[in-house]
Amino acid sequence: MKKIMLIDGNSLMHRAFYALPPLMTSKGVHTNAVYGFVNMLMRIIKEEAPDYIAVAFDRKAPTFRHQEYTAYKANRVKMPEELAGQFDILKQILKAMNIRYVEKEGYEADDLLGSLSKKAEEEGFLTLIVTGDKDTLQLVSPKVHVMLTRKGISEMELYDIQKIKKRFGIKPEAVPDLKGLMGDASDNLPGIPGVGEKTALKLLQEYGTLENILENADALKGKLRENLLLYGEQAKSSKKLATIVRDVDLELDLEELAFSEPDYEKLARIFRELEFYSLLDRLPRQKEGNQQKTVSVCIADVGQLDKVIEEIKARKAVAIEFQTEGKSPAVRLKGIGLSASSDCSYFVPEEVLRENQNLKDKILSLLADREIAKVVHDGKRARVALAKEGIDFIYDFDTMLAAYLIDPSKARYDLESLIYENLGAELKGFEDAGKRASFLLPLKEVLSEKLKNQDMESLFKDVEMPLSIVLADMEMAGIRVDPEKLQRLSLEFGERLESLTDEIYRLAGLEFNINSPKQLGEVLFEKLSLPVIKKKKSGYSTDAEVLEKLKGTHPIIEKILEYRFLMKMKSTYADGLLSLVDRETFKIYSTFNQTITATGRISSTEPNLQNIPVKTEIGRKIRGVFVAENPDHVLLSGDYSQIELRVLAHISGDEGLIEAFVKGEDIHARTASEVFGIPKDRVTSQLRDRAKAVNFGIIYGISDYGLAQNLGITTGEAREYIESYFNRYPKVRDYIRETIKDAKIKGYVTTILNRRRYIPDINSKNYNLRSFAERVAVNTPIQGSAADIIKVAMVKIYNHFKEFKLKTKMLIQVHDELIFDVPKEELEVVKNIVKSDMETAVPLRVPLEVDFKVGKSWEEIS
DNA sequence: ATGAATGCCTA
DNA sequence: GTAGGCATTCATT
Repeated sequence: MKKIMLIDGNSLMHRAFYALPPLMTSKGVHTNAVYGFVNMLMRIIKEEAPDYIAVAFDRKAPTFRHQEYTAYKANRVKMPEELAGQFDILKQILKAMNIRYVEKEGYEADDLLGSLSKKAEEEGFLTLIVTGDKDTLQLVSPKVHVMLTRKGISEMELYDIQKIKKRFGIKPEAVPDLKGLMGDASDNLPGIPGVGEKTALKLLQEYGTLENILENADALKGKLRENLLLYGEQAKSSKKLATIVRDVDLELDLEELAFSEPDYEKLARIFRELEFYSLLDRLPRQKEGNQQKTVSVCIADVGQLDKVIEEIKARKAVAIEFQTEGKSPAVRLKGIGLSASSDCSYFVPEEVLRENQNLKDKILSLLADREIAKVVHDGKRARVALAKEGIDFIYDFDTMLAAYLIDPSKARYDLESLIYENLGAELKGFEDAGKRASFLLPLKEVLSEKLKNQDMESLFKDVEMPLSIVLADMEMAGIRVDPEKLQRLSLEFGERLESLTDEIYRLAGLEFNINSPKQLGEVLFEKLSLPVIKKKKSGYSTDAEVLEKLKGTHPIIEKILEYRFLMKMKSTYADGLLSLVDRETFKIYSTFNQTITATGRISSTEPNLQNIPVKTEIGRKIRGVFVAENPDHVLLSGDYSQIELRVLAHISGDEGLIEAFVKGEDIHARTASEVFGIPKDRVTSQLRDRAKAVNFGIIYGISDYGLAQNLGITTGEAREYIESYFNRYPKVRDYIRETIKDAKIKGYVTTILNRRRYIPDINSKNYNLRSFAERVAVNTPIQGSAADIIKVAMVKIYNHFKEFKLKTKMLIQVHDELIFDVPKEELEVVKNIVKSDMETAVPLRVPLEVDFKVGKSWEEIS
């Protein structure tokens, strides 16, 4: 017998939505209901193996029921946005699964199910209706069964006539009568007052139908009889509304509902987009797109390699995957994978590379051939590894960088993840480099299409790709340090720490671990009974802010602050850096990460050269250990003055802000004068500092709470400052409003060079999450555009150095400044290049100013 | 060994 | 109020 499965789309989507925890893609699309629905659908298709399937949806009111009864579902709250948006996604999936969905103006899903099941019954089908709505039980017959969801949507219960009889003691046809008697709060249907499920069922078991009960009402007694007589008509009306219509003409032949194979490729694409990785896993593998049947050929002799190189040269393109080990820049090349087309790839293992010098040379010259376009994953790392082989490795498409631009908020950009997310193929860790290389070309196609669609081709090709070369060379250059100086600092800090430790123990009256916030908290707030200022999740807060407030209450406080500071200097900086000095070159080599930050900045690790102390005199001594390469060289620093505020002036177009920069004014002093309404020559340094805090606050996506916190004023006062600021710089307020609005609509924000960041929480109902997202939306275009600008400058400068064959090396980038090692004789020309490239990197409506300093150590130029 | 919590350094 | 990296302690594996 033919089996047809009819599904109540609305009912199940609602169930899934409320039963499942919120689920969102990394880009902020809500997906929990779709996920639950599809999960259930796939399971039930597998279990029931229907020959025909249809999903029914409600079609926008008013339905005939509203015409009949104006209060129908009147107290039903509007469907939440987060759910409403999921229906279109589901419909796309149904299409990909080749499952028909039906809807008809003025009818609800269950009417369509009723009509289809009637038709199916007439044609001799066995029908299975899947829903979460108990009313649907009225459709049950010998050939129509209903599966009701239980506990959200995780379980199903099958109802046939016997089951209904057993459970309720009535026939399926009496279900509307039951509802007529009981009423239904959710549909706003009135029943008979005082009649609940128990009474209604008892009456129906005895009399069969609502009408029959009413006719025999006289036989009953008391309040029940009275209410039946009084409200009988109302109950009949509710029964009518609860009766599912079974003669809707859907103008379709049941044959059209025949269930064929899903389009697995399309389905996989949608699942990947929705980040439904567990569902993706359940799709049949061989049906999935881009599944590679690549044979990875191990190349062992030069003869084989020659043929491969011939093929690569003919195609003028190759994907290369490098097996490497070690932390950059100490990267060592192991195996190499090559792929010129997606159906075949080659693998050159480590041993062959090591033992067959002739073969290795051929490969290296292939890698050095600029006529061949190269697709790689993490080209910077490859460049560093190949530099040790004497190759100046240049590449044309880095899938890691492309994926980062497409979504810079992801946690990982490793090849396995990208292949899985974009191609749906699983790459086990043990796959050889040839196999991995074979996925690179198809991956590049998918990613470059996305870059093109998001208008980020230029940012990719002209900024990030060339920048990765620059960063590779910076990593390899390293920076010279004076290890003895570093050692002396460590000892100096250590000695002072020892005496501080003694004093702290003495003042506390006991010895304890000062480094443990837990133990310190106990000493301060229990032993010494100092006032508790702030609490943390697990106990007292002892951070610097708290300790500052406790100054004066006990002499131990200042000692602890100094201890903390020196401990930081010694462990993180003096000792930390010392352990990273290369014994051969006396240099420190950092890694500059290009795919870490969500805003587009680069980051630095092992060591982080972007947070070397500068604010205090003692801290600056750490900078003193970073020196020029040799006595004939100097360090040069060029740093942008107020780049983020200039970016703000540019993108907001605020006249006041622009004028300030065009006239070269002191921006914080001007803001003080504007915000506090005093002449510029009357601005005190204290007022200037407050204005500076307001300026920073604007960049960080200001909140009255945050500004108040920072300045130690009330939120009311902070609000006044902000209001006053906006009155003076009105287009800044407009910019903030527009940016947030834009983010709420589009789900992302962009920078000057069209870098993009998704802001998933921007429409969250959680105030804290939403507020944070709004600040991120405001800050990211500013911080990210500043990052764009300095990146462009770095590329320009690098190219000019190459062009003029200069020996000067770019060493460090600290977000708004660049540090170079310069042979003295190149100083003037380098200064000119750096100045002009930094100032003209990206033209803005305000000038970009760069300050320069020259010295023997980093301390001197800070 | 790993990870959360706490704290602090930078732009 | 934005963006990072890293050291230390302490509980869990």
